[in-house]
Amino acid sequence: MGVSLKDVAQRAGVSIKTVSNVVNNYQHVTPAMRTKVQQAIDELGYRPNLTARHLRKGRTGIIALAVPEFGNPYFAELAGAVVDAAARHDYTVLVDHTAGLRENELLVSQGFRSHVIDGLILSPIHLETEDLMARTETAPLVLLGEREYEAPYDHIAIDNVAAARDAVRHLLGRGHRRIAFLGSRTGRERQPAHLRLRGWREELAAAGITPDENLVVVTDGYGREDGATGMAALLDRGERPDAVFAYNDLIAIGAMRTITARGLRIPDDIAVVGFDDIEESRYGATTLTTIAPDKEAIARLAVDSLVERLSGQPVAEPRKPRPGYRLIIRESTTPGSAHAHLKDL
Amino acid sequence: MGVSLKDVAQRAGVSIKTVSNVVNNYQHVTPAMRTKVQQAIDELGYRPNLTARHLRKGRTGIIALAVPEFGNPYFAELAGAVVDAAARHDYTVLVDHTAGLRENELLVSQGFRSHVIDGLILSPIHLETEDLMARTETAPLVLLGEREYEAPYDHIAIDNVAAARDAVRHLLGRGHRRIAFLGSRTGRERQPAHLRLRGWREELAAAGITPDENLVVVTDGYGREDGATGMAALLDRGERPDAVFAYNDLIAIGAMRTITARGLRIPDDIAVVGFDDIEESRYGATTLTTIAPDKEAIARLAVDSLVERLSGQPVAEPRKPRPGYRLIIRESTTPGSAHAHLKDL
DNA sequence: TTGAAAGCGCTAACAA
DNA sequence: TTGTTAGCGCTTTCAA
Repeated sequence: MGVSLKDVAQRAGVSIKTVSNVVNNYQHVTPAMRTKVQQAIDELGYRPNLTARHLRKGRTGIIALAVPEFGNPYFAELAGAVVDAAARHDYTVLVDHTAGLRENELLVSQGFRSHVIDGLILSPIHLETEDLMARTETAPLVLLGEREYEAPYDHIAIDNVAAARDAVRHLLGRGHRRIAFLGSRTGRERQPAHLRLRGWREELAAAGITPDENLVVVTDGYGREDGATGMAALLDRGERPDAVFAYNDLIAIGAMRTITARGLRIPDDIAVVGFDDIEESRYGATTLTTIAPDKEAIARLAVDSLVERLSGQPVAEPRKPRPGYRLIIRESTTPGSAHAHLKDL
Repeated sequence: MGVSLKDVAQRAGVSIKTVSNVVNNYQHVTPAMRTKVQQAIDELGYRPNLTARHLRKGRTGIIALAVPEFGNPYFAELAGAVVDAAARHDYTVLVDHTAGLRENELLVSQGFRSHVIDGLILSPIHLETEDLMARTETAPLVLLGEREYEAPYDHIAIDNVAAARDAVRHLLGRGHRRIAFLGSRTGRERQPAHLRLRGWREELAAAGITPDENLVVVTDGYGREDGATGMAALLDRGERPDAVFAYNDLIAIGAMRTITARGLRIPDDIAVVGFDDIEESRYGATTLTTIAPDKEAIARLAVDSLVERLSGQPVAEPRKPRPGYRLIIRESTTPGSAHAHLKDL
């Protein structure tokens, strides 16, 4: 094995404690002693064994982040933000993906590598409130995302209903009336899209339009392929919408592909709005209007929540902060604007 | 703190060793004893403390993966593959990003959270051979990516020169002659694109074309924005290529945006080939012809290399396996094909 | 087949 | 200011 405190102590001719003091930057160490010890450390190439420190302290300084999949840029970008936010608190992040499987979500929430994780940030898709209530693992858990839970955990999510209403209102303001919702699910899996769908319904109703359930498209998943297939299905069954509000950007991007492939124009024939503001949505042939959740805020709030509970604060009530979001208007809902903002390229 | 082996032993009225035996599925334990102990474990909700186990065993079962950034889908997709490959060996992956900064790459290579990482997979951009030679950290390191190193470490990378030549040959075969290279760098930073640029030069030369250095475009980075700006700069200085070979897909996507914005058609006016085969390249208005490295193979080879060295095998020679790749031909180099394969949508 | 005891490297209480 | 020592929870000889 490597060099231990004992080796350094021997080399420097002092006690272990003194070396430990130096390593941990303790106050009361004479400069002379400090340099002497430091020299021994350098000569031996000593590196503290964090595992031992963890065992001793009962904490590891590692938090886990579990998202459905990295393949979705939204989660990739979010993961980057979480890593940065955690680094500011001297925490390291262990990232895992659940592949959107309930089984994996359960596994992770029940204790990911027991005792090596101080806390967990989880973005669930299929996990249910009862799963959460049955949780025995004691490490703090912070939830992310658009599912609703009646469980005593911190939960960070933008106001999905309000954001969806903003998106739909934007389309209504552009004169669209037959607005489809793309990316719903059925049965147990309908939860994730639930709030956005509610926003769609509410805003339509508020505008005096009866939501047409024929315009709600169920997809198999949340990727580009699902968007393309879903859009094709919608058009094939003769329901020609004049606008589409997609559950997320990937679905919107897939839908745009189908719309264009069918010889229809965006936004003239069909306008499209997405959700997430992944970087990709700014670079298609037609840039995508979308809801942009404040990812940095989400990451920061999640990490701060966790760190606070980790620091042994008196157990506060579960908090549900609402990070901000913005509606970003781009070409997919702006007739005649195609490439306009790129004129100077 | 939690429940320890001792607590379980006490409860079951046996020794610590016996409980340990049960927990670790040792051979020689009487069924009766096993059930008795198991019951105590269940009653107490015992979970082994992995930190303690790690300290004792000197290994943690955690490997680190450091990539430039998750924002690039190539690395996000690769990270997913690495996590899966590692899971098959019962390793957990700690993911970090270096933001493409040499400083961070150095930090990471020198020992990421000393002793909590059994090994490291690093995809460097700016790290130099001498940095690697100066490395003191003893945890095994496996390198990823298109930089070349004269250092005794395993290095997993596809044959970048051959792949680049395939890409350029494809363009030549389509009749293109003025083929630009987009995404070069200058000075210390020119290494990453080096091999692909060499492939570009070699293949042109082999076709009897003198590589025109005016068609080599330097970019500030490797993102979509850089591709868009670089392409604009190329067109602005009056160099109108009939094809572009981009360092990666993101640059290619940015370039396509600029080409279209300038009113030029892809591939009729300018054909485009990328590198990486990120999923996004299959969904633009014009799908992107690209080199598709076998990400699963890369991830598997990297993890296998690491695991082998971790298992204390006699120290083999540094290995440089060559995972496979494929040239995937899509619309951006196929005149008249736009949306062809989506007809049935 | 099971038990007793040492020790992985570190921190923290207590002593000097 | 520095040294001594116990012990975090586990695995692992060595005995029984």
